[in-house]
Amino acid sequence: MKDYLRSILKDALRQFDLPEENIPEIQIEKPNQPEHGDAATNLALMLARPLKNNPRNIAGQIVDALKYDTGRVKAVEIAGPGFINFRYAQHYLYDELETVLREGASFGHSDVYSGQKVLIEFVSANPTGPLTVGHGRNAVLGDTVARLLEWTGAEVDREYYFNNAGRQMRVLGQSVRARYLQELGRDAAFPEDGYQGEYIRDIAEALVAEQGDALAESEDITPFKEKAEAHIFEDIRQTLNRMDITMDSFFNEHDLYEDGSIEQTIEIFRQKGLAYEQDGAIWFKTTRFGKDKDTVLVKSSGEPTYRLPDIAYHANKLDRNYDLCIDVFGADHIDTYPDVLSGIEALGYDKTKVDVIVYQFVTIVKEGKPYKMSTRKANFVTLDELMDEVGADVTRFFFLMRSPNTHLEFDIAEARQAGEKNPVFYLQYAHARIKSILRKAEDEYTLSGTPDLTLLAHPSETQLIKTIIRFQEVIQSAAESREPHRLINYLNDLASHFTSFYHDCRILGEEEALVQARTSLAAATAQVLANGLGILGISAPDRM
RNA sequence: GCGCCCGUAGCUCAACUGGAUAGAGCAAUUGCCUUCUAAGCAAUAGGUUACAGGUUCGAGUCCUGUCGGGCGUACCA
Repeated sequence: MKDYLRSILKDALRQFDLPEENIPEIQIEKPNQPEHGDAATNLALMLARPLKNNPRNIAGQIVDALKYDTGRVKAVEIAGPGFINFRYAQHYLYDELETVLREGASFGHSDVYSGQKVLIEFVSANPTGPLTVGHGRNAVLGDTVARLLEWTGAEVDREYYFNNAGRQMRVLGQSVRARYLQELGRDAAFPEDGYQGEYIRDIAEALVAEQGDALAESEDITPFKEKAEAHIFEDIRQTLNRMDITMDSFFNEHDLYEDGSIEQTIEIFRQKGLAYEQDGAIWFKTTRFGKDKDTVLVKSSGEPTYRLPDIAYHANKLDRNYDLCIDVFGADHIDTYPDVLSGIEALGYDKTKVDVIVYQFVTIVKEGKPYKMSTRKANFVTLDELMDEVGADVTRFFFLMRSPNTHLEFDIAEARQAGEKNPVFYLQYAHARIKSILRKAEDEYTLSGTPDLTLLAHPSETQLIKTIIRFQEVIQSAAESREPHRLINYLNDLASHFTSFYHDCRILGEEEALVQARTSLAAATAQVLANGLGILGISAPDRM
């Protein structure tokens, strides 16, 4: 519909003989006030300046020249300072509703991203411990954006990037070794900054069970590291699985050293005069890209900092021919992002192909108090624990209900309550309720043939239809802005319009043609709820 | 100090990327179950959008400054 309005408006603009650069992008939006119609454009207001005319006059000229299909648009009005408001024809609503019923489970798909290959990298937690609540927000956001992009036509791959070398992993191996020796009843000093979590003991126990004391005499921590990594990755996979997240690939940072791309990156920087040596370290001239200070790429110890592999990794992604690479990371990593962009730009890649979703931190609120977390000290809340408490559906929902850009307060008490305070149940309940009605309708009626949708004329019915048919454009805007919470807001709106319809209009017990029309409307609502919840990765139960 | 994010109802957050009268949930008050699921509906109350300027037809949204909060600001990842 928006496209249609844009096209007829564009035709109406021809009369002004405007040079190309003065024609603004035509914005169509849904007015806040229902009495302002179903769609509106501020076109005349935007043209006031270039045309040096009063916006209301311009609006008048546009409307006079406007040729529209009365099957779709019932009325066009000028209002306020010069808005042009459109009202949809009832017939158009019925046509669209029919489309919903016809397309069913695939209703809402579009092709705005079709032909695009997208790589979304998320979670990317190093295998040093179980996933925490913070990783949870990352995981759910990444996966949901992936689903949104798939619904808008993109071909999406999900990738998990990790580093199993370096100090963190060394400490992990030492921690496991210490627990292993303790398990065997030997004296072993636990590393000062070691990982104290219970899971370390589990790994140690598993090693004792498999190997006995065969590893006790060796100083080599490699077997401990390897065992820990395998064990932890298995846990992570299972945790993700509980939330219905499956990765397409795991990318090991180490491969970038193996295939020489780390060396190659430095070499190119050197050739371009963007890297230099000082105090035994290699520096990247980030000052060239507007930073205050240059950045170290390789420490004097010979070990690269994480920025170098990050840059090489992004180059690697782009080499794999993705049209768009999205990274999901927490606010604490925000500083590396500009460096990575500068890096790949320096390597000659198109940096607009890299996009980032930054999310703010999660605070767990337990018994009205915020809960402080640290992985090292093991006083974190793991994602699994959280899901044990509130379930996977609620977990996903809470992570998605707010804009990534704001701090998220996850109130366990609130999330635990089934119903009342808990917003996810509102949506599931609406779905279950419709399914219940439809089951009853099946028992009591034998409905066949095509429903006469024109019987749906009650204001609540009209409102509900208008909401249903917005679904596709909501998905698009959520996908484009990478903001899943828009879809949640919409689904709340939808459920709320359904319940007012449910209270205003009886579905069963009316005459048969009306029953048929109303069950169709209810079925369409349930379908959109199910499709929407599916994108969010949340179940849509038939009964509650 | 510098960089990024944020400041909206008592609390947690929206506001379609600059549009018309700033909206939901929770908490508070009130009414609605012999009738399709009351995990619901209807209504009342709650606001100088932190503050001060600026940009323009129009600002919660953009710019400048001030105050307040979060995260960075290592040759840690």
